Order: sequence, then structure tokens, then C-alpha cells
Amino acid sequence: MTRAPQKRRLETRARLQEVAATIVQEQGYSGLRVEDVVARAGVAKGTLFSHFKDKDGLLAVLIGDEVMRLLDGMEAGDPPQDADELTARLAPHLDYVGQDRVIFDLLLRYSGTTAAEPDEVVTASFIRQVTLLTRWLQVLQTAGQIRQDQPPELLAEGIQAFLNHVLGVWFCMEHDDETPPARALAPYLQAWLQPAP
Amino acid sequence: MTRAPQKRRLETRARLQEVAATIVQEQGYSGLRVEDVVARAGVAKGTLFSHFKDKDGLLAVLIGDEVMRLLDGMEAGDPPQDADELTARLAPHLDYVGQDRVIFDLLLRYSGTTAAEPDEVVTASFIRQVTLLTRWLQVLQTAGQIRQDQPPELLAEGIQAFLNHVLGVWFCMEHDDETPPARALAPYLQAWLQPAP
DNA sequence: AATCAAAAATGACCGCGGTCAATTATAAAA
DNA sequence: TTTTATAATTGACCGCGGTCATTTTTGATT
Repeated sequence: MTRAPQKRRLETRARLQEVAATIVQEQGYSGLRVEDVVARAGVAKGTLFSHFKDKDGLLAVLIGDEVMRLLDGMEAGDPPQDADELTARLAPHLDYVGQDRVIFDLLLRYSGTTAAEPDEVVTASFIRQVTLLTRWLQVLQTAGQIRQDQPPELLAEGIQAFLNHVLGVWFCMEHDDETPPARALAPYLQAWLQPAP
Repeated sequence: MTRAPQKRRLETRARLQEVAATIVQEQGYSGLRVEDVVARAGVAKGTLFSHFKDKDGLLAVLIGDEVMRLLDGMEAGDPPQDADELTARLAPHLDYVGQDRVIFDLLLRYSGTTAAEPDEVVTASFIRQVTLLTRWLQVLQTAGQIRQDQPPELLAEGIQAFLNHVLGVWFCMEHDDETPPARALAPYLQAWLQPAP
């Protein structure tokens, strides 16, 4: 029987997470260094790794939280009325992930974990995202706005695939003036959701 | 005006690449260590990085070569007659990439580079793959086997997206007895290519 | 208050990728 | 042959993530 964590431990973990979030805000995700986190939190390096499996584990919490916040925004208001509106709703998520390759890599690494490690925030955020998408698609199917020959779950996973695709392409070029991921997404979703009578 | 490379240099590079390929064959891609490569090749560590930008640069050559070999096999014979046959033709590629996360990560990192660095083998392999897919899709469209309302280029890119999607999911679980990527791909392609009259 | 076992934290140490000023080999010019 | 510019190689060094045997702290028990 494992004992409940002591107060000190919870405080330490919270401090580590706060400090990490601050550094990310100052330097971005790519600028995050474990040594900086522990230095500013006033703990030893080993302590961080007793709270988080590895650096990715820490990032997963930070990013998971952020995705949850984005989902709050996405969920507010009525469901999208048609495919174009749905595409537009995904723009904030694309903008967020598109800002730093670190986010993309991490989400990809956790993106199929829907079963294992369900206690992780990032996993919960994934489940929530796919659930929300599925609900939206169901509504659009009922309204006759999109194809009805496929289950909404499959359509939702397909959208995830296209999201990652446009992001992958986005990170492969020096994105100076190129088409942002949000714009690149449209033709795929149009073709994917188009009604097939 | 940059001079032509000396014979010595070409030999060194070839040796490094051979040694690396051997180690990969023995230990797999994840087992490749730069220090091992230079030790067995009898050169200093710095030499490797004067021949390849970084470890990924070396991997890109090894993996690019392998993908080219796979494409040779794919291109042999007649183009697929229908969507299912096309799906089956992609299985060897999925099996190869699915064997090691290192391959997946690397290909993803280069997967949109179709424009920049066209001299890299891995980039050439990408162009070749998408070209081949496009050609096949065009044939299938003409034969009325798949949807004709979208350009074959878009359909080809969509297939890439689904390939990466099923691979991503594949790497996210302890793949003991789960459905292999090749089987997971079918429903997506079926829905993606289905004729829309 | 003294004792003790589990929890929490520590920091020296390691693995491994990548850098760069210094050194050596090469081939063309004098 | 000697000189000289540049191509090629070297290896000590660094950054950074991650480990683990050891030490310190904590809260319950006597």
C-alpha cells in the first residue's frame, strides 16, 4: 500500500511546474532547459526526475494544460454549422501547435495513447478533442452537411491525420511567407467530408 | 569556386556510410551510436560531422537509400487495379517504417522538404513516392475505380497523411498483438478514395 | 522526548550528440 | 624541389538529459 504524498512533495511539484511554465513563456518551449528549471525552483536535478518521468513528461503536463485551455475556447458556443466553420474552429489549435516544433513532436508522441496512461493530462486532452470532434461531426451528419457513409469516429480520426499532415509540412519549410497550416487544411477537409450521395 | 573533393574524402565518406549501414543491420537504427561508427571507421568524431550535418543527416542517407530500394519493388509490375490493391502495395513501406520509431521520426522531419535540399537522397525518395502514387491514382481515376472530383496530387498527399497517422498510432502502443499499420490503413483509404458520383 | 522506517531530496556521475581551433595531408604554383 | 594555399582530419571540450547510491526530512510509534 503506497502512502499518500506529503505536503512538501506537492509543493515541490507545483513549484517545478510553475517555474517551467514561466520559462516557456519567456523563452518558448525550445528554450526550456531542465537545469534552468531546477535552479530557479531551488531543487536538485534528481528531484525533477522523481516528479516527472523525463523532460517530455514535464512538457506533456504543460502542453496538455494548454490544449485543455484551447478546448475550452473551442467548446464554447454552438457547434459549427458546416464543414467550413468546422475548419475555422480548428485554427487556434493549429496556430498553437504550429508555433514550435517541440509541441508538435510531443503531441505526436502521445497522440495514440488514448488507452494507456489515462491519468496524464495530455492523454485526457486527446480524448476530449476526439470526442468533441466526433460530436460535431455527428451533428453535421444529421444536418446533412457532410457525408454520412462513414462513422463520425473515423471521420474524426481522419481530421487528426490531416491536422498532423499540414503541420508536418509546415515545419519542413522555412515558414517565412508560406501558406499557414490553417489555410492548407481546408482542401483536405473539404474533400474528406464532402457528401457522397 | 569550390574545388572538387579529393579521392581521400570520397573514400572516408563511403567508409562511414558502410560502417553505419552495418551497425544498423546488427543493432537496428535505435542502436546506432556516432562514437561506434567513427571507431569502426577509424576516423575522429569531427570527421563524421564534416561529412554529414548531424546524426540525422547520416540517417537520412541510410533511410533514403532503403526507401529507394522499396520503391524499386513497388514500381515493378503493373499499377494497382483498384483501391484495395493499392493499399496492399503500401504494406512493405509500412512494415519498414513501422519497425523502428527512428525511421518514422526521421521521415516525418524530412517529409515536407520536397522543395528544399533536393540533392538529399531522402528528399528524392519522397518526390519519387508521391509521383508514383499520383500516377497510380490517375490510372485508377481513368478506370473509374476511385473518385474523380479531386486532383490526384491531393489524393496522394492525403494518402501520405493516413500513412503517417496509422504509424503514429502504431508507435503509441506496446504493439504486442494489436492490428498492424497495414491493416489499420484500409478503412481510411477506402473512405478517402471512394467514388463520389 | 527518543526511535525508526518510509518518503523526499541530493548531486556527483554518465552517455551521447555536436563544436571548433589547431594540425596534417594534398596538389598546384614558383 | 621548395613553397604555399586550401582541403581534410583531429580530439579535447561542451551542453544537456537522465541515473542512482547516499543523505536528509518527515510523521507515526513507543
